[in-house]
Amino acid sequence: MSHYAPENLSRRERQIMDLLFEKGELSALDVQELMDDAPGYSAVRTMLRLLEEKGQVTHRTSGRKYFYKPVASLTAARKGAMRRVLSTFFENSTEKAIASLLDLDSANLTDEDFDRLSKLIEQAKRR
Amino acid sequence: MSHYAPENLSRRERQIMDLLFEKGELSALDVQELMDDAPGYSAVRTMLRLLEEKGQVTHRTSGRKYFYKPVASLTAARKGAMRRVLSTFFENSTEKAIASLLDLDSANLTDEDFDRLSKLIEQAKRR
DNA sequence: TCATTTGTGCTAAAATATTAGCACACACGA
DNA sequence: TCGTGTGTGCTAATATTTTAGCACAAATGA
Repeated sequence: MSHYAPENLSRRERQIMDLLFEKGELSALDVQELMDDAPGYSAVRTMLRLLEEKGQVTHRTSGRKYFYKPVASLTAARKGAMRRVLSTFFENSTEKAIASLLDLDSANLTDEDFDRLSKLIEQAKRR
Repeated sequence: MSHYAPENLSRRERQIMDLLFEKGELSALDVQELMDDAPGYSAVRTMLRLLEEKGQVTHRTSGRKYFYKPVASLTAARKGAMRRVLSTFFENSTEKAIASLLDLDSANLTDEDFDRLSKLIEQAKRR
């Protein structure tokens, strides 16, 4: 399972990969439109092509158009991202990470949300 | 509060910033030694200097030696990192993020750990 | 049919990032 | 004192990334 390794990507490449992970699948035009400081269309296309050469991305065609998506599965990418954040910023402490996560937007969570979270933890405990 | 914005950093710069966040404070030599695919000592120093110019990093001197650390506070960096991961990989769902986190290494968590996590959630709920 | 629009492929220019090297300063010990 | 080791400052070469531009192909519709 090829696992997404952002360390080895250039700035633009990461920007694009992140968009692809976030959105799932995009055309070159989509990518360009979604970028804050987008370069020209042609530049975007080139980078998608390069990413494909590097095996980070595949495309399917729909008509004459290309739609690109990451090769790594969402699940794998999620784990990888979490692992990275955990070790870089949280001394590998799951607890600290969850604390920060709750701190982030506990304002937006409903009581039901909290209950589901409690359940998640219960479930994990039973193993 | 200047908040760490990895999007605008180059590959090497990020590598270094991540190390600094992970370790807290490092000399140029430390950084070099900690990098997997380290460039020359001189290259590392230059990049630390550039990062300082960009305001990402400060140094203190101890004798003639420089020790560098991120300007952004750990707390701020943690929140930023989590926010980024949350939106890029988890559709801003705290629940999915926590699920992935538990999935990651629930194997390594003790019963007490789980209890503390439950408490965290309870606390967050009471607000 | 055939001009126009919309897509890709490829190449090379331009901009940035990365690296090494040399010069100088300070501290230390012989 | 003075030579050596260890640090930084700066500059310029090199490598990589980023970008735009042109050529060509397929679809579309007047």
